[in-house]
Amino acid sequence: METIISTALQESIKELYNEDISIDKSYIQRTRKDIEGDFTVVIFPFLKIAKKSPDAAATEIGESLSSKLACHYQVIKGFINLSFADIQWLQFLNKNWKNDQFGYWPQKNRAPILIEYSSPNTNKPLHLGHIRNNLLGSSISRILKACGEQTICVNLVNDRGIHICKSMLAWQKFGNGETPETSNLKGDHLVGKYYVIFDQEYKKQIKILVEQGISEKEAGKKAPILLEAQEMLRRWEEGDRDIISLWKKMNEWVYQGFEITYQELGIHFDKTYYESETYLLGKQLVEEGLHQGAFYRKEDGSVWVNLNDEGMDEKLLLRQDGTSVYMTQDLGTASLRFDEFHPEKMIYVVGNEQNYHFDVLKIILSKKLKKSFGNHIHHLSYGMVELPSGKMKSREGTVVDADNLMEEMIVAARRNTQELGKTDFSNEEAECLYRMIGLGALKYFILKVDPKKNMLFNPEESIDLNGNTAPFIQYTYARIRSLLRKADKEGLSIPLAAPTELTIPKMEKELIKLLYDFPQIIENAGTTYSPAVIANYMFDLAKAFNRFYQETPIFKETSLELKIFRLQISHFISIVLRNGMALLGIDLPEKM
RNA sequence: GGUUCCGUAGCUCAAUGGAUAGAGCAACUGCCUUCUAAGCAGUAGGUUGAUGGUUCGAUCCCAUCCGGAAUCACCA
Repeated sequence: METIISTALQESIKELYNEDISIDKSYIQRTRKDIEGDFTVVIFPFLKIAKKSPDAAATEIGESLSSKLACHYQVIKGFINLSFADIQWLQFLNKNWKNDQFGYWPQKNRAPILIEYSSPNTNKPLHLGHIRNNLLGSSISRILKACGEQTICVNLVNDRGIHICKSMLAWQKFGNGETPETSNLKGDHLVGKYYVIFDQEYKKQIKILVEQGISEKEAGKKAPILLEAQEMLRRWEEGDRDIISLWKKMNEWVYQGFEITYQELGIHFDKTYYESETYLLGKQLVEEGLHQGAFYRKEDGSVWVNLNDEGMDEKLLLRQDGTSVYMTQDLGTASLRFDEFHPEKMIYVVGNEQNYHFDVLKIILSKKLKKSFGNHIHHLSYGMVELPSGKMKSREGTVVDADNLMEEMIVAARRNTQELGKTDFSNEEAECLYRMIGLGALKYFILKVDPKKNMLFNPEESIDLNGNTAPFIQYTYARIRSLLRKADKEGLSIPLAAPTELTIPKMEKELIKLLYDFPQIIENAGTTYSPAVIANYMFDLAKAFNRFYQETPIFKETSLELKIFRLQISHFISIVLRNGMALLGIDLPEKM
């Protein structure tokens, strides 16, 4: 409809003022809900052309538009509010109310969009920060699919390096052969436990050294256990068989643990890269850059790029011993992926602490190496998750563990449901419901915040299940499903004959208009990479339905036509709630 | 110190440069002889960090200042 209005507006301006203008999207918007009308045209931008007072111009344009579009208009303070006939809204309803795919756009014929997220280290379990990353990544990939894009989800597991060696060493020294089975710990938690033990031992040794009169900085470098870990890394790189096999064993434990967490969160990947397989990549690109003169070698043999002309510093690309750094690897993996998939875009879901890194990465690829795919990289930078107590610090034990958190949410859901006296479920149904509610609440709590922004995670609030939460929306859905079951019993099941002529009551009109927005909302969420757009819309829709539900008893309605009409809308809303929540990875219950 | 991001109700968050800045939580007042009260209706709560500028119009764009965060490693 917006496009129709837009075209009409363009014609009107041409006829009235003989000017060709391009219609900016912002000139046409939905009418505020406290004002009569469906769409609003802002006329201020045309005043210069019209050379008239706002009201005079608005009336003139409104008159012209209403005759073109067969709609009513009303001018208030320089805004033209257009109202379309009920029949047009009924047509929209009748065309779409049974469409299970409503809101999802048809498949575009384009190169895929590659999206990397999660990217964990293998020395400790996932925490709250990873949860935000994973939820954002998976949700955005679903949103892009709903926008008609083809997506490829990839994970880049950081399975090598000094951190995993620390866990390995501590396990060797203090583990007594402990395994996930013997300790009854999830593999990632077990490995994480030894990472902590390493750190404790390391600190102990530093303290001793300091007591012997060595400076703290020096002690930090010379603690024997650290030297041992470094030695272990060296041996890993040489391919030492014992080290490699220990490394494989412990990583395997971690993967089994991650798998459980991913499954619980509803995360999956089309492809997983391991850093142990990619960390040597990129050197070739650096050589290439050296040849082109884009990079330079210092006397000690290390390779650098000078980004002064971009307002940045010099950046190291190869160490003096010729080994690669993070940037080298990222240059390599970007190149690898581009060759592999020729994607339209490569999206990296990575925290905003790495903004600088990605700026540099893009500049090196596009400006220095003249690789076109440098411009295809998009760093989807999200804000940190903070706790009421401040920042999460793994060494201080203030991290919120992902597995524990999910479990607590489910427990809270159980407690809440039972307190409300909702016990009309089989055990199996009940457990399934608690999971749905607990995990839904968690996902929604995190996804409803604009990704760019830092967010505060208050455990008590996140467990709250009232107000702007997933359970509120789930509850709304369950209410509708209950309505529809009742309709079924009364012989009013789905292939209803839909009314084609009807005066639409105010509240129903509002609902239809909200439903009408859904495809645009998805598109908007896709272009801004923001699940929060979907979440906020879901809440608005659920709230509007609940108001309607509370004030409008459907089955007491004597007019069969109206009754059916309201059931249609309810059914339609249930579809939109389901399709929208699916994009957030949240399931909805039939009963709750 | 350089660069970047962020400051909106007591708290958590909304608001493609548009009309009277909105929700939820917390507080207070009502509504279950019931299509599910995890709900609905209402009250109260704001100099959108500050000051200038651009504009018909600024929470949004620009400048300066104040406050907070991130980053500036031969870490990842």
